[in-house]
Amino acid sequence: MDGQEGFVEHIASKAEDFSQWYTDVILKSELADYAPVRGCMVIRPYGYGLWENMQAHLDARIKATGHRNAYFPLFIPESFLRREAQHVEGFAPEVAWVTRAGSEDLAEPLVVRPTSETVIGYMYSKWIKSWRDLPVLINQWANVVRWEKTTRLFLRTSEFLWQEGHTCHRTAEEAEEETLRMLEVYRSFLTEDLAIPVIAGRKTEKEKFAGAVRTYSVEALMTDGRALQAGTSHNLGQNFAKVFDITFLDQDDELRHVWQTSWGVSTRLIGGIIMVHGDERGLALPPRVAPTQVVIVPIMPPAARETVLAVARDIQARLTKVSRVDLDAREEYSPGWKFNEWELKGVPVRLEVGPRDIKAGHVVLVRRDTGEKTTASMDGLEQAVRDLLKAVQDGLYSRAKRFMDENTHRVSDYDEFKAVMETKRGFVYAPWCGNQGCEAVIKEETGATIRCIPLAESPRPGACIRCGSRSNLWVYLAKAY
RNA sequence: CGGGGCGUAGCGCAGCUUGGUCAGCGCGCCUGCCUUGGGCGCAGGAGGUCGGAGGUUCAAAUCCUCUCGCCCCGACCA
Repeated sequence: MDGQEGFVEHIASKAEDFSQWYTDVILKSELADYAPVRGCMVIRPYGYGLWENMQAHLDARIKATGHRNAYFPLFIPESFLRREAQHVEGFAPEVAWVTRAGSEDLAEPLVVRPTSETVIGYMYSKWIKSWRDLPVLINQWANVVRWEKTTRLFLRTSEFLWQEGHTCHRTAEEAEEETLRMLEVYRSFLTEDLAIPVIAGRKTEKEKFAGAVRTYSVEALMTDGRALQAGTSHNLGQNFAKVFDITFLDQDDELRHVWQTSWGVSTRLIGGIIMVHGDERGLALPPRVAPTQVVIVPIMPPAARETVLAVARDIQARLTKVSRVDLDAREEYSPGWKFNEWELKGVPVRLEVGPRDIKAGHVVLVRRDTGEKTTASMDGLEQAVRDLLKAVQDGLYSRAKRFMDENTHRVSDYDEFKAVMETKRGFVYAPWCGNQGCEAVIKEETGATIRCIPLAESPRPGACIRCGSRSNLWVYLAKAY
């Protein structure tokens, strides 16, 4: 088996059948499996370990910006959901209900939370009395349920895990600052920890969260050319404050409604990691969040078995101090089998050690992103591994960034735009007149939606890609998940 | 919710058109031996009410009806 083709015969080709490849990778790498309930999945230990590492990094960033964690209940009274008109309209179609307990019908039906603005708003109205109580900066890690019509592992499941932050502020300006602050937290988390480059921007009226005044998002580009909304941050204004009567007595003795935000990212990000970094051989996990960062594969001919194992265990002990390291000493699998297995699982660095290496006083290091093999001296191995993990993290980011840049198209007219969406897809960066009619027609005719109005760009005159009207508004468009 | 595809051993499948030695194959799994630098080899072995319920028939994995579930592509959403 020395040809490229034979390496990963157990998963579909990414180039030929992206969707099947995506599903195969998840199942075969043991990130997750289908549950007996329609649309639900089991996050297996390998996938959950990945999620825990993602949580740890993001949680630290959330706490570093002054927030604390709490936990609110799974069940929400039906009446709560109905109080905010846009909110109920947005979520009602996908809400799961509890109407009975044991053999008794409930006096008031409960919904299983699709998001927690309402129940948290209710609690905030009890807790907040004075301007001195503000801001309230609370986050929760939880599960939510949205009964989607069709589902996909990690990207869209009936139940998913996420964090949702819910804050209250004294002024509109503070709320807007908070909304943008958390968008930046997501941007840096995605780029620095997950090695996923993103476009940060504002959603259009049509695409914003049900009940928000303004929604911001970070948008990532998958390697099949479709965009993924990777995180959202909403400025809720006083919409929920008014219906839940969240008021405070201000310094000037005036009773005022608070200004709120909410923001979240979910296990959907795992789907993003797979589709941004994965390749024909399977997963490629960013070292910062990989459950296993280094796997040691000992080469153990019977005669050298004890010697090699002793060295491998010693290396494992040393590397444990600088990384998450596993030793794969299973005897029922050949080294070649293990190489493929760990590549499928996306482990960033593989360390091979056998009789030849021991004699030479070095080990073989192989990086997952490029497949590049190097040798590293036994002396200073810790530093070499640390450097290599950093290099893989950076390598994954640069590769993804280059892909996003190369697949962000400037088009000169509407026909070219349509052609791009039909062939290579990717982002299209173009002026838009701001008219919802144009937005709808674009979606109808090209399948692309306005992903966001970027924050970073400075406006300059252009002609709307659809109608030709003069506009300073440049937007990113793409087919989205 | 529209269009398409599919449910036969843990996984992937053949068999169905033309009912009757069709309960079969590959992988995986178990036992033993052997091997180990890119998915080793040999020998033996375990495992399936053919998604479910009705119906037709002397006889149903195969034909008919209903039903449950899954995947893909769209529309909707994180």
